[in-house]
Amino acid sequence: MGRKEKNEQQREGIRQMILKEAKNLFLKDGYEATSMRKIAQGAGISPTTIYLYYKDKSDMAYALHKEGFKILGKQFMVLQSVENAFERLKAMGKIYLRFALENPDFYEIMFIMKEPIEFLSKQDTCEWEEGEQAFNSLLNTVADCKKEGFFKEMDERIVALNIWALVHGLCSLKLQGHLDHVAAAHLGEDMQRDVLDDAYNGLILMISSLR
Amino acid sequence: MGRKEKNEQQREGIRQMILKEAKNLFLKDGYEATSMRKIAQGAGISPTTIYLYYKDKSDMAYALHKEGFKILGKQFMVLQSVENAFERLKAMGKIYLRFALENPDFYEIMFIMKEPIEFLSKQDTCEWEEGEQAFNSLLNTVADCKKEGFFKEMDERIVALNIWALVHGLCSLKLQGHLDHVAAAHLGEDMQRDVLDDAYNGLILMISSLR
DNA sequence: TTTTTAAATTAACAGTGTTAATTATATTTG
DNA sequence: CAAATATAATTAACACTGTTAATTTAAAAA
Repeated sequence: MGRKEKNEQQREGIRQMILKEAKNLFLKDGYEATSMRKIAQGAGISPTTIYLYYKDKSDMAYALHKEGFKILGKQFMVLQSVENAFERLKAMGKIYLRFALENPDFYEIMFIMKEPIEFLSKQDTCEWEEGEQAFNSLLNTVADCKKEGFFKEMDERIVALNIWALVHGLCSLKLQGHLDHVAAAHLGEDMQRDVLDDAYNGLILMISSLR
Repeated sequence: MGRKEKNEQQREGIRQMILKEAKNLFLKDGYEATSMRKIAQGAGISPTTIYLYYKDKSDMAYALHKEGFKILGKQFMVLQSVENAFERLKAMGKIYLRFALENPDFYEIMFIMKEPIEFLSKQDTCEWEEGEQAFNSLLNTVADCKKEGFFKEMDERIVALNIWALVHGLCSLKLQGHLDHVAAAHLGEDMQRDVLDDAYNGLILMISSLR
């Protein structure tokens, strides 16, 4: 009995080791450029051994996807200490934005890449738990803002969705390289540096007048 | 002399034929799933012949990227007949959204994929002409709205960027599959169908009160 | 008609994700 | 303890991928 438990732990240890190597490579070279063979070499095992621990490559992408949501969730923890709902909403967006800029590869796996979501669809559970939970945090905050007089006569779900879409839009345009090109053509050099912050502050300004 | 001109035309003809086949496959199976060999087979030529007409695979992605912007530009043409600036802005967003939903693969090549933008960066011209032009249309419309009393005391470039980010955010969340999961968890079945329209109408409602 | 030039092709390289068959390693049983 | 069994890991193999270099074919010029 004790034997088997130890075996389970050993298995988990190898699982973790593989994921650690996959993470290093994914975050360094990106998903497509990271091959199973490279991961295996880094982990000191045979390429096909990975398939004894993960179903396929997208399975590993999903594992990192989950890890990313854990990190983001931890960063959201500080929001609990923010009493004022609107301040909390503002801080939430800032954290989200900062997370995307500081962890672009995690962000890509979490919100841009199709693979992790497709992996979910291929599995029995067709629920995107991580995303739904994160969206719920936003939804609750928006609902709290409504109680304080914001977003009158608007569906809080629609408001939350729009805010998410806006911030995600900024992040993805930035990370995919589109934003820089447009910024270079339409904004002064001084403004280019902090386009994202400027845009976000503009958003806050707009929302602020929606009392 | 005449000979050479005819040759140039022949070359262009083959170029078009290759691109046509690439387009079919890209729009059917996606960029990654489309191989040079499949394109060549469809065009009835040898795989390596493609490299006599296009630098590499990302070059063809960029060619389709340009084609997509031509289509979108044509659909934007009707906006010229809309006198009222705010109505024009509303219509612009609707056209953009519809284009994304009706041409998801074009949209992906134009606004999500890194390859076309990266191809630009590798070339001498580091300008994203198509994107900048499209953004300019939006920028002018926002500026016109400002003259009519909207977006007071706000930088029109910031407003335009936020609107683009919001609509793009909705489109990309929808196309990558994230939106459907969240909608399934938080919205009733009746609302799921037209989440995008509902969200966009919500946006218009919010902006409308920004006079 | 021969020479030159350009276009298209085949062969080849160095990889990719993944499955099936095989070997090595523990674990359990006689 | 030795033999049989179960499991973990490996090698071999498949059917691909984008791309380059060398070679052949076709057309134009001399």
